[in-house]
Amino acid sequence: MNTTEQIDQVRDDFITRMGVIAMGDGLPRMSGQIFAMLVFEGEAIAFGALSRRLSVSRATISTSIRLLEERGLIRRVNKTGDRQDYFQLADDAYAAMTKYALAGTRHAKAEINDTMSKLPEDAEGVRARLDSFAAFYDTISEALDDVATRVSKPKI
Amino acid sequence: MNTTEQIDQVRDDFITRMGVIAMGDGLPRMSGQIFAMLVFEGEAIAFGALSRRLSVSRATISTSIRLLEERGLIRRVNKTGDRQDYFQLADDAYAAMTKYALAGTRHAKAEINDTMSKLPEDAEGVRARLDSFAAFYDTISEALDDVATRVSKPKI
DNA sequence: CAGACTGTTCAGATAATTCTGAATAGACTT
DNA sequence: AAGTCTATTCAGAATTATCTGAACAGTCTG
Repeated sequence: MNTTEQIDQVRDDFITRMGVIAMGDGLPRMSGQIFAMLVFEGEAIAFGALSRRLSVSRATISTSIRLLEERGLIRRVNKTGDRQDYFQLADDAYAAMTKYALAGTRHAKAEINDTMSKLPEDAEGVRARLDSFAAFYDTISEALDDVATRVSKPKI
Repeated sequence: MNTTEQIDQVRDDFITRMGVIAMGDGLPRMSGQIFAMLVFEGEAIAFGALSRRLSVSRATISTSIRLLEERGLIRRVNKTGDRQDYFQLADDAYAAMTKYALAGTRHAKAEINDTMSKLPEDAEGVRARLDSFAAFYDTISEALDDVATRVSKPKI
């Protein structure tokens, strides 16, 4: 087995695994696999190549790409002399990922706070418990905010 | 509208919202709703009451409960003179929640490291990119580890 | 012991997500 | 302009996740 074949195999395995990880993180498998492929390859990959290498229809690539773009994880680049769209990791992909998670925890906290604001004055027990719950999300939010500033840009 | 009715309405709304939040966190809606109900009520709630108040079959309660128990988020308590099982938040529910997330990020990092170990020596570019990816999960893991130690026990 | 009640399991039903193929519209080439 | 290649959208198919009802085993009560 030569080096190229070996790398191909490692890459396919990596893509498979990251698809599973992505599902755990609330991202569709295919988006995770595209992301993994972009991390692995480093350079921009063509729309058609994604469809071919991941054995999935162009329609699926289109919608998966859209999600990744909306979250700021990848960016679409033009290659002169080629009609196809190319994609590569966003410079701040990991920071963007962190910020998305942060938005989630902040939203959760907001929902709890909103619930608290509707409670009658005398519901002290409930209020205290919701307060603890909100404090938990707040602690996580702080931590993620810290991560977002610390995360260095991925070296492409 | 009296105070009890008002609280009932706020609670139902809270449960609905937390079901949605839970789905975003990779937890089934029903588990999230049970968790929310336990946070809101504070005291132990009977198996049958959960089924009734959440308008869901006993089978669903059973499997949802199992998941929450496995994650260490709730505990089953006995009430003398009542055959039913009762459930309440685990003392360290929020810490347990954090640790579960931590296990996820550590697993992701391990997968990346495992992939790297399979790379041929000369695949420097790929190695560097995977290293950045792993470093990202490592940063998050550190932050979550920190949160886990800081999270105070919920006041029940 | 018989009857009532409890929680669990599991096959099948239901609901939600994800993927595909076809239709469409835009852009480039000749 | 006609033909080719492109990405997007969307209705329906396929897959996956979730819920239910029935069967079961255990436990208590009278």
